This record gives sequence, C-alpha cells and structure tokens, in this order.
Amino acid sequence: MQLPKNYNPKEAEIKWLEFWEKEKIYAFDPNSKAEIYSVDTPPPTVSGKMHLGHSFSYSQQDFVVRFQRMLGKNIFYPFGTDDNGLATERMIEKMKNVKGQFMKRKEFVDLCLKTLKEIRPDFVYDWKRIGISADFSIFYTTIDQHCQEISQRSFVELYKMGRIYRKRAPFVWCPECQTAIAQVEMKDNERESKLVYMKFDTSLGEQITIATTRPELLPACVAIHIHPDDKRFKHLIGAKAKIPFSDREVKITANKDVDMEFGSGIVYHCTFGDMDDVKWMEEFNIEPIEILNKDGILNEKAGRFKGLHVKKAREAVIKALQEEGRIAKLEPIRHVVNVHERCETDIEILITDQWFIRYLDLKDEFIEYGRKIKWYPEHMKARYENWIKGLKWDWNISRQRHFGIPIPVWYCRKCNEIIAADEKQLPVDPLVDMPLKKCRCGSNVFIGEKDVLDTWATSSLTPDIAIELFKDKKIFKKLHPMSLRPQAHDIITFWLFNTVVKSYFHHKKIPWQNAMISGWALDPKGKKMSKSKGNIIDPREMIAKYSADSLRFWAAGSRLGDDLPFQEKDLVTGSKFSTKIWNASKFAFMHLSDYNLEKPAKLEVMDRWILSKLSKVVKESTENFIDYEYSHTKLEAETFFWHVFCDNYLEIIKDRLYNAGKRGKEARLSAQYSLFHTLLTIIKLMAPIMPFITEELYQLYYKNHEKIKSIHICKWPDISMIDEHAEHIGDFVVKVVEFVRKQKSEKQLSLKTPVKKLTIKAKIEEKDFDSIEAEIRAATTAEHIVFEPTRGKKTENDLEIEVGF
RNA sequence: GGGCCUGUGGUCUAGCGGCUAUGACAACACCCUUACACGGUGUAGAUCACCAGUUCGAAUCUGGUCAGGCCCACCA
Repeated sequence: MQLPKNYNPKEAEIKWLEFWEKEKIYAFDPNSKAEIYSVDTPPPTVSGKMHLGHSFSYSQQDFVVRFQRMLGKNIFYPFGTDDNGLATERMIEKMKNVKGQFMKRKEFVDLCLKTLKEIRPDFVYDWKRIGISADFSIFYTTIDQHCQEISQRSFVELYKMGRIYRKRAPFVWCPECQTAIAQVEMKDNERESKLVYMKFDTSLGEQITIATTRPELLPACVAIHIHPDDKRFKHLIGAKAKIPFSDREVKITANKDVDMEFGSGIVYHCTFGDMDDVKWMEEFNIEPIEILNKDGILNEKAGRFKGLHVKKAREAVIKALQEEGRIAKLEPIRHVVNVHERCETDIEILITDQWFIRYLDLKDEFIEYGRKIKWYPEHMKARYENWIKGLKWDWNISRQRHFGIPIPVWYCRKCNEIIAADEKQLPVDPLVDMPLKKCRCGSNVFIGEKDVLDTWATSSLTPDIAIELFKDKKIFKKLHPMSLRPQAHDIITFWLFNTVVKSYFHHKKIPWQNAMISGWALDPKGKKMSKSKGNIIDPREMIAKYSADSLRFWAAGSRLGDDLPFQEKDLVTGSKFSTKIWNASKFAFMHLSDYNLEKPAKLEVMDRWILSKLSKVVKESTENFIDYEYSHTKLEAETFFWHVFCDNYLEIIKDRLYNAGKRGKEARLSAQYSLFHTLLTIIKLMAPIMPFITEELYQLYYKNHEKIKSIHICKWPDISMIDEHAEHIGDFVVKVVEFVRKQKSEKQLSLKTPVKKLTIKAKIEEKDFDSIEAEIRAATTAEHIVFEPTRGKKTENDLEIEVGF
C-alpha cells in the first residue's frame, strides 16, 4: 500500500465532513440499548461568524464527546442556535439598515426570521468545519415554534406556581435600546467626567455643599443623607434643604451607608442615580420623583429642564447653578459608569412594569443543586456559589423589544385582570391571538402583552428544548438529567445558573450530572480578544492556512478551564504532528501490506517493550479522559508517538522489516503485529483530538481489517500487555542506541557511519542481551559488539559504553 | 473591597512532596540514515515571581508579599 507523499488537509477534511454527514456517523439512536451520554450543547448566538473562543471551547467539549462515543455510548449531542433576543435584533437592524421600533412588530419579526434563515446555514457550517461531532439533525433555534412553545409553557407553569409576578419597580434600563436589561448585560466603562460641587440652602440658614457626577438629577432629588457620626454635619440631621430651581424642600437624614471621604461627605439622593438610591428609597420610605422618560429625556417634572436629553440637561443644570452662584467647584474625575454591553449607552434606572421570577427565597436550594453537579474543574463551582450568594434581585424576564418570544398573557380591558395563555394554545402571540376563555368578570375584550421574554428565559431551557425534539415521553426519562453541560466560564452566572433554576422549578432535579467549564482563548499577550481592541483572530483563516485538526490540536494544549494565549506558531505544531503521523503511517502501511492479522507465536523483546509502554499510555489516557483531562491524553499520546514510537521503535524494527531473510520471518511477523496494533492504538487515542487525519489513515488501511465504518465509532483502545522485564531490556537498548547517536553527532558523523567496535558493560543477563543484540547491532550500525555483564553492587542504571570508530 | 485562578529557560507549557525540572517554538552546530529536510541528531539556555514556615527533603504543602487575569460589589 502506497500513500501519497503528502497529506492534503484541505481536501481531506471536507471529504470526511461530507462522509460523516452522509453516513450519519454521529447520529443518536433513540432505540439503542447502549448507555446514553447526553450533552446540553451551548447554542451559539448567531452573529454570522464563529470566533476563536468558540473554536477553542467547542473543540474541547467535542474531545470529550468523541471519547465517550468511542467508549461505546449512545451519544445525544444536539445542536442549536441562539437567535432570539436583543443581540439578533441589533444585528439585523445593522445588516438591513432598519430600526425595529419604527416598524410594525410583525413586519420586523418577519424580516428577522427571513434574514436568520439566510445566514444560519453558513453560521452552522463553521461548527461542522472544525469537526464538531454533534448530530446536526437534532437541531433547534431558540426562536422557532418548538422553542416558543416550551418557553411559554415554562412561563405559564411558573405563573401558575405563583413564581411569576409583574411589578412596577426601579430597574436597569437602556435608553438607547429602550428595554430593561439584566445585571449581567451591563459592563463597566471608564470615563472622564466632572464632579460637581453644588451649594444648597438649608432651613438652618447655612449652606451645604454636595458633590455629584449627575447634577441633571437635581429635580429628582428626594433627600439628603449625612453619616450619623460625621461631626462636620450631624447637627444638620433633621433639618431641611431647599432644591434649587424649585420650591421643594427635602429632609436631611442620617444614613450610615454614606462614605464621609467621598466628595463633600454629603450625599444627595435622587430618583435614581444608582442602586443605592433604590435601596434607600425603600429603607426611608420615600416617594420617587420620576423625571426621566424611557428615551432618556427629562419630562415636565424636571421643571425648566424639561425636554432635554440627560447629557444636555447635565450641562444646562451646571450652567444654571453657575448663574446662581451655586457651584463651589468643578473637579475633573475619572470614574466608572455602567453601560449596556451591546450598545455602550449609559444605563439609567427607571421605574417600569416588568415581569419577574421570584427566586431569592431559594438561594440555599440552588447552592444545594450546584453541589450535586460534578464540576470540571472543581473550582468553577465557587463562582457559581459566589454569584448566588450575591444575588439581590429577582429574575427580570421581560424585555421591551420586538424580536423575541412573546410573554403569553393578556389584560382584561374591563377589570385589568391578567389572563395567562392556556397550555393547549401555545405558542401564542398575544398581539394576534386571543385567550381561550373569558375573563372572570365576563368580559372577552383583552389587551395583549407587548413585552417579550428575555433570551435567557428561553436558553435556560435548552435541555428540555433538545430532548423534546423527540416527542416520545420515554426518551425524556432516558435523557434527563443530561450527562454533560459544556460551556465557557464567563456564563456560569447566567446560562448555567438560570438552567439550574428552571430545572429546579420544572423537574425538581439537576439538569445535568457534569459541568465542564472551558477557559478562553486570549490574544498573544494574554488579553481578552475583542472587536474594539482589534485583536480578533478569525478561526476560518486559521483553518484555511493550517487545518481544523491543527486548530483542535492547539485547543487540546490547554487544561480544561485554563485560558490559553493564542500564538500562531502553535498551529504549526499541530500541522507538524499531522505530517509526522502521515509519514509514520506511510512507512507502517508499506510494511504491513502483506500482513493479515496473524499473531506470531512469540513476540520479540522490543515488540513486548513497545506494547507494554503502549499499555501504560492507554491506561493513563483513558483515566485522564474520563476526568475531562484531554490535554493529558493529548500530551501523552503525542510524546509516546513521537519520541518512543517514531524516534526509537520504528528505527529499531526497520532491520527486521526490511531484512526478513537475515532476521527471520517470525521476527518480521512479530514486528508487523506490534506495528499494526501500536499505530492503530495511537490513531485511536488521537482520534478525538484530530478527527480528520485519523479518519483518513483509518480509512486508507485499517478499515479493511476492522470492518467498522469510521474510526470515530471504533472501540476505544483497551490493551494491557504490561511486561516490566521487556521494558527494562528495551530501555537499555534505547539507552545504548541514544548513546551511540550522541557520539556520532558530537563527532559530526552521519548516523550511517559504521561503529567498528561497541563495548557495553551493563547489569543485564547474558541471555537477555542475546535476545536484543541483533537490534542493537542494526540500530547502531555496529560491526563488532563486546558485551560484559556487570554483577554485584552496581545498580541497574549503571551502564558503560565505549564506541570505537 | 470580596471571591476564584495563574506566575517554571527568550516565548508557550509539563510536573503539584523525593532523581542531572518535561516538551514545543525560537537560537546554534552537525547529518540528504531506504516514512518524513514540513525531517533527524545534538548543543546552549531556568537560583521553578519574592519572603518566611512545615518537612530528612519543597517548583510541588502552609502563611505572607508582589504581579497578572477573570467574576462580583462599589464609584452619591
């Protein structure tokens, strides 16, 4: 069998992708009796492009899945895309140059759906291209009817449980997107700003100075706070302060939350500058004064500043204060403001009607559930618990957007009663559909809820969504809880946590037994990759330049959970590995063309040596893979292949393979047998990491013998041919060979140069030496060998070698 | 401010109680050896961030310091 000189990954990888799909190699079999391994695959957010971080973490989960498949398990590995929500909405607005808010909802939603349909196949192809072995026929998109139904059903069930409520409450709001956003959707932006020192009159006659970065909220000031221990000001507690530009007076109250060091040491309490303001509002039972509209423009309650946008109002208030001589000073300040991560707009806190899931009373249960899940790596659990302990708000699930899953409720026009959809009628669009029953008051005139569900309210149901693609209820029992949730560490606090929450409510069970948490791909300097920094690496370019296998090989180089700085040269390593295994296989297949699986009566020492070492590698690799330590498996297989198998074993057996006449047919057969099994095992060990080239090599030679369609459904190697004695002798041979090589190298001689006389003194039995003398002779090109066994006190490692040229 | 993680030759990395501390890339020297020059063999290069402790013995365990990363909170 003659292999082409070079391996061409560009052609081969596409060929095998098509083969796997056509032959349904990764299909889940709902009727199989084999143990199931089910995966709650993260649905990537459709953005038209896979980024390097995706290829990193999805490769890592794929290593594990492919390993589990080779253990003979029935793999349930669905694939979905997350294309519901604000991210998609903004993407479509950009792509199509439209604004959702100026369109009819239906029209906009249709445009989104149509556009998604166009771009989705390309997007999903990126995942196929890196060799993700999901069953792409088990497919969902979080905006499809199936997901809508499940998501709305979850809402209705929770509503019936009394877990969902609607409340008018202060909440984080994006004036640009005009929707409520969650805590996790915010990010910090550092900014140059002015700290404004404003002078207020008090009922005691003296003036006080208050420092703020938000002077425009002046008309919304509801109180002044002073620390009760602040000697400078405590006499003012109980007095009143007059709000400039209005007739209002507010109370000066004692509040121990005040930081006496910041600004002037006096806080003005507005509606709402930050979350503290909200907290104090409740604590002191103060009525808010809402001066901001949803678009960030001040309303009539702002008096003379009405109609101005926040930023304009800020300047206007400063100017007005200056005119009245009420500015003590303006201090430049660098501070951090919260912005909406999608559009980088400063967030506001507004009082709006929102839907919430009540869950703060269940923190202990959620922590308990987290402890039932096995975390890989374990320390990631700490992040989960930390997050729960710090939770302060119920889960806001409503968004004031167009594109999303509608909240399935109506309001009775007559009595304002909330009517939830009937489970039978799901999915519904309350703006189009009507409830099945009349209101209790007898009315049948309803107003549909306009709000949609936040995307996490749906993606927290991915286990249900994926499993229910099979209508058979028995399947659910087999698949739930799922075996594995793979994901990256940045979304532990929402996607992972939210899924646990939903599973708690709907199933009273953990959603999965194991969670494997990947790290991040960082830029070469170890910094996070982001568009704004311009340090993005496009995985597609890397695949085109190297190969998907090389990219995966790189991703296997980092331990689970660790971040990995990207260096392009690391992809070269993967490609080199491919070349090496290609060439080694070329050699092996050449010498195995006449081999027919016969087992020799007796295995030569060096063959027992390699098989024994291989057995240990297999054992270690398997154990590591079971613990999600694919990087160890990769490293071990790599090192064994390159340095034990290629550098030494192949060199040593060449003589037997080429010179059967001199060394004997049995000796050659023994080498063939070992070569066959060792290489096959190496290819299998590497198959989860490098699925393409291993498939290519398998199909070229081994398939004829193994009779299984693809290497990826072959059995994971299980060999135990440990032979300590052979290892000892074999190691001795390698030491001698290496020593001679070194001598030749130092004398700048070709490795072919014959050795006239090779003298070896070692603690090896003569009969053992006889068994490998021919191997040493061939591998060192020695013409004459003198062997002296050493006895007595010398340790086993004692070895004296003399090389005479 | 709280939590978690990390700190090993120029770069990345293995090791996580006991050997002259892995390996890759880069550098240098040599070798076209019948799988591979997209290769092979070798050489040089690390006081394992710093300090203290536990121990017969620490890169490895404990405490502290410093530096970096991530998450959370705060920033009136």
